[in-house]
Amino acid sequence: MAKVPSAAISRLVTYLRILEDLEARGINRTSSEQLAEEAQVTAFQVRKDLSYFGSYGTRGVGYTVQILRRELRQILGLNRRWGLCIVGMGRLGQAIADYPGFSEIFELKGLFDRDPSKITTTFRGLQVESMDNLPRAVAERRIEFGLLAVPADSAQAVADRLVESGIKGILNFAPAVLEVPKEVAVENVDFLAGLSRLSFFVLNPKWREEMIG
Amino acid sequence: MAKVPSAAISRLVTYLRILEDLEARGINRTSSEQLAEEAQVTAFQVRKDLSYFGSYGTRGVGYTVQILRRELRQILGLNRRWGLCIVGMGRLGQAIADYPGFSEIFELKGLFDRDPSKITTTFRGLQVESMDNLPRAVAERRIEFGLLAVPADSAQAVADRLVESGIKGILNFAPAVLEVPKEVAVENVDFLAGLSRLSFFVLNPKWREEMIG
DNA sequence: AGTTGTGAAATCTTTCACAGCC
DNA sequence: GGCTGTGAAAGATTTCACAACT
Repeated sequence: MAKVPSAAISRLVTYLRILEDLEARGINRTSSEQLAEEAQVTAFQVRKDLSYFGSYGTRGVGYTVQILRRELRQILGLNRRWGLCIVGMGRLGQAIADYPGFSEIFELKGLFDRDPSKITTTFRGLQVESMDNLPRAVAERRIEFGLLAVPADSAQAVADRLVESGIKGILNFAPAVLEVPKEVAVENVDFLAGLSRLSFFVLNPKWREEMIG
Repeated sequence: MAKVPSAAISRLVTYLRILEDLEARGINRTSSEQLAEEAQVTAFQVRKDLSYFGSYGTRGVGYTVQILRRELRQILGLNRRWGLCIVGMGRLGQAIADYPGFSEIFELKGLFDRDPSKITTTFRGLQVESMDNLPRAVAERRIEFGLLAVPADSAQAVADRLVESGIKGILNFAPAVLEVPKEVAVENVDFLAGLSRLSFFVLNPKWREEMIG
């Protein structure tokens, strides 16, 4: 399997969004040309990008929306929901938890805050917990990702606690540059910024290695 | 002037952040090697990236932090603050307005919300206004950018009103794909997501044309 | 007849070696 | 002597033409 340009992966996310839109509109057949138009790239590019991973269409016919969508979700690791906790339940943490599409990608399994007064409050059916519960929660509830929405001055300390707890990835929304082990830093967390392409993906392990672009 | 890879521009933003950090630490001389190490690229790359825009160092010596910083801010259009209004003052709008570093880039010149009950409230010294004031505010207060933090279902309508009002750019934080004239869509709005690299820039008009990468 | 999938060409980006300057 | 600035080489990505298949 050839090396995949990392730009190709980003475009896959765009194609997926388009396919989901087509499916919602009840359209079940498409072509590289149509995808290209919507994604503002060339049809050559669409076909090449897909070809890095396999062949999902039918010559002379095109692509079945549902099938291609399923394949892309599989490639991008979005065919399942990931367990997530949010640390820091200020306005930002709350806004993120409410973001549309959020629950399609993540299953919210814990809310944490340093402030004891917040601990009585409930959000999206979960009670905010003390930071002391964090290590146990990560271990026991299959929490794979931690989303940091704390002030800059505590971001590094909280990140360290997440790493100690054995978290798989950190989505950093705190206004700080973190020093964390490379495997744990999640790039491309774009829901919220710019745009609506749900730009979070966890590349399927099968393809992850080739993608150090 | 040669064509500039758009990836180079993104790296400029990184170099700028590093220079600001160096300056804060009282360091006033640096080298392509040091910048490269911090930015996790090669020294060749740093020098090449800078060379697209000019020569800002001294051979045999290196770069003066202050000078290079000023030049990069100039290139990236961050040597001035831009007038901005926020439309939608829910939790997201509020969290964004409070984001550290926000006021270094933007001068907040208007807060708008559809909800009449919000109109009595004050935020960062500005009273929230009715949407009816929008066109006049944009025209009279030199508001160059509009930041959209409204629900998905009203995002397009609000974007249209911003465009009609003669806004120069729209920073879209609403969970919707907008159809707006190309000149008005702002890419690379990254404060908030991922990183802490302040990833907003308005390329200096002198260089903007070459940079359709 | 029509559209995908892909090797090869063209283009773009990064790396490199060293000339140029302090 | 040392570090920048840059043309040219190497490498990566995108474009293209067309063979392959329905």
